Formats: sequence, C-alpha cells, structure tokens
Amino acid sequence: MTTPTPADVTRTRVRNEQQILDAAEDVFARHGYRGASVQAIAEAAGLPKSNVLYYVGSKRKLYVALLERMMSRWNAMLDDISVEDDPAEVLEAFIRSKMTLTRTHPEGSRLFAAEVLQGAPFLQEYLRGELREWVHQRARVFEQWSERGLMDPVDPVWLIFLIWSATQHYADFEAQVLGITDRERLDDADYQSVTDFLCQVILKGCGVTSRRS
Amino acid sequence: MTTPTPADVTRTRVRNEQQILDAAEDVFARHGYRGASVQAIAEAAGLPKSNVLYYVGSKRKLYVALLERMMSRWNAMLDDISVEDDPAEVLEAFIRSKMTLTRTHPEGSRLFAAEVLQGAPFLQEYLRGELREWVHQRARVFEQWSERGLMDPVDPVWLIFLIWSATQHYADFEAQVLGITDRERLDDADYQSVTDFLCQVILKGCGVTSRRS
DNA sequence: GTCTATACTCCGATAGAC
DNA sequence: GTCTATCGGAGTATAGAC
Repeated sequence: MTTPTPADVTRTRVRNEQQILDAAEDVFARHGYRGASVQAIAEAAGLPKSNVLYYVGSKRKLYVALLERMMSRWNAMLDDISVEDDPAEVLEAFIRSKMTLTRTHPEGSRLFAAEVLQGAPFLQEYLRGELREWVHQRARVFEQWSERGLMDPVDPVWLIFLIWSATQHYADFEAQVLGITDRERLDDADYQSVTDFLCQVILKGCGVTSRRS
Repeated sequence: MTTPTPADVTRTRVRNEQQILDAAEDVFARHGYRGASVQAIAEAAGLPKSNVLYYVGSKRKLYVALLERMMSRWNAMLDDISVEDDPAEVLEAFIRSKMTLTRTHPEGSRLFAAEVLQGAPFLQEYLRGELREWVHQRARVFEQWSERGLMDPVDPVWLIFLIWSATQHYADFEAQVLGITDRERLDDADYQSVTDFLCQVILKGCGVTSRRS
C-alpha cells in the first residue's frame, strides 16, 4: 500500500480527461449534441457517469471544449499565402493538408459536421468572423492569380468549398464510402489514391499548371 | 354545423401526415435520430404530440418512412447510362440533377447526412446493395470511356464521390456556406453559379470534352 | 378521430457517504 | 477523489375520456 504521489494524481486526471474527450468526440459526432447522452459517453470512456460530470462540469462545457479543440487543429492548418506563391504548390498543399486532417481526426471532422448540420448554433461567431475573414483573404489571392493568367477565372469561394467538401467527405460519409467500396476501413494506399485524384482533377480543372513544369 | 364527409376526413389525414413528415424531416436532420424528440416534431407540425404518434405509430417508423421517401427521390434521379453516350453530356447531367435534388430537398439531404454520420444503421443494406451496384455499373462505363480516350484515366468511384460531396455540401453545410458568404439564403443566381463552376472544373479536370464542340 | 392523463424510462445534474 | 443514491424534468408510448 503506497500513497499516490501528486504526480500520480495529476497523471490519472490527465488520462481520464483525455479518455473522456476522445469518447465524447465520437458520441457527439454520431448522435449530435442532443442525441449524445452523458451516460453513453461515460460508457465509451469506461468511467461512471458521475465521474464524467465531475471532470468536465457539464455536457455543454464538454461539447464546447471539443469544438474548441477541433477549431484549434483546423486553425493550425490554415497558413497564409501571397500572390507571389506558386498556385500549383499552394493548391496542392491545401488539398493535402486538409486531407491529412480528415484522416488523422475523422471524429473531429464528424463533430464539426454534426454541429453545422444543426445550424451551427455554437459556431456562428467563428464562421462569420475568423473563418470568413480567412476565406476572403485567400479568395483575393486566387482572383489575382486568375488576373495574371496563372489559373482560370473560377469563383474562388466555390473552389474553397469544393476542396473542403471533397476531402471532408471521407470522414463525414465514411459509412457510405466503406459500404460502396466494400471495405472495413480505408488504408494508406486508398488515401494516397484519393488525394492524388483530387489534386489532379482540381488543379487541372482550374487550369493551374506548375511554374516549374 | 355540417357533418364532415369522408373526403374531408381523408383530406385532413393526408394534410396532417404531410405536415408531420415535413416537420420531422427537418428535426431529424438537425438533431439526428436520438436527438430528435417527438415533442419537437409535433410543435414544428403544429399538432399535439399524441396526434403525431397516433398518425405515424412510433418515432422509429416515422424515421424509416422519411428515409424511404428520400431514397425514392434519390432513385428517381439515378438513370442508367451506356458506353455509347457522350461523357460530357452525361457528367454534366449528373452534376446538374444532383444539384437540383440538393436544392429542392435540402432537409432530405441533411437527413441522409445525419443518418450516414451515425454510421448508417438504417441504411447499411441500401448502401451495400442497390447503391453499390449502381455505382459500380456507372464506374465501369467511366472506365471504358477512359480506355477509348474520351476522358483521363481517373478512378471512377472517387469521381462519383467527388460529385456527390461537392453538391451535397450546399445542403449539409448550408449554415457554413451562408455564414462565410454572409447571405441569408442562396438564390437562383448563386445555385446557377455554383453548378456552372462545378461542371466546368470537374469536366475539365477529368479531361472530358464535348463530342459536339 | 382527437385530446387528456398518465405509465414508465432515461436524461443531466447534485448531495453526501466513503 | 471517487462512487451511490437520488432529484426534477423530459423522453416515448399508451389507455381511456370525449
């Protein structure tokens, strides 16, 4: 019988909180905010229901924390670009990084999808503020590329939506993708194949050719 | 005081059932199966909760009926194609009809999205049967077009997913689209613009050119 | 056919024993 | 810090009055 050291206690807390966050992300993603029960989250995390509430305070706080975690992952991916950059490189990097996020955090992507599906009640501010600003900033660069003849004069906002939707699809509609392709899960080669396909079709479709080719 | 005729009674029933279906489609789409409450559906339909259950039997039956209604709309759109058809015409018709469905039935699209998001528990059979068969049939035609040099050798299944995701996005992620474009809703011109954009980029991206051009 | 009342279950959240 | 017991409310569904 040894007394747990403060470090042990902290470690347990951190581990439990991590388990709760991961379990909750999955449950919220599948059933939405209202459809998710603290009970179901607790079971998925392997803890009693009251412990979950003890750690996170309330269902609402837990949900908000998860959205914030997902938005910080998203923001970490959104680097700036300038007119001087190579369109082909930027577009390809955009598609690939978005696909990586989809792949490494499918539950987060689905959580976001569920939130937007119900009208984005918790994310209105983010969508109409930070994210809108980022989109328009990038859109202006795309337009300048078009003017310089580096790509076709396509609507830059529709292009961003195209890339978002095409990549997110493999997380949000995973059940459909797996059903139709008759797989249990997509492996490295599948993701490679999809990503290459999207880069090829979208770049060519926008009339983008690499400067160095 | 007149006695209602049988025709009146039937008419009331039909009207109520229609109201319930439409209201339920919206509520299920926003909150998922578990998150939707019969109470909320009843309020949206302007009827007492017990009347809703009286008409539809149970929450589960109502949900299944809605999925079936959506799948029949979907199926009505899936016409067959042959190798002899013009790739440009077929692809463009595919994109446009899918976009029309998205536009005329956004709640149905969101209902489907919510169902797939939770792992498609009610639609496994449809996805792995009917729909998979349809996809592979079409995929084979795309491959033959590629062999004949009528389009680039792209993966036909990824192409179908691209078209599905890019169009559905405007129903499923409507809240995000409206937030970023700062609109209250998308009008005719917006849908026209998006559809033209998608046709242009996807056809060109796949190396498809019209036979008649 | 329609509405009221209610049965019974599960929800989120908390108080209090250990 | 953790678990048990329980509260008040909301969930689906039904029985029975009108």
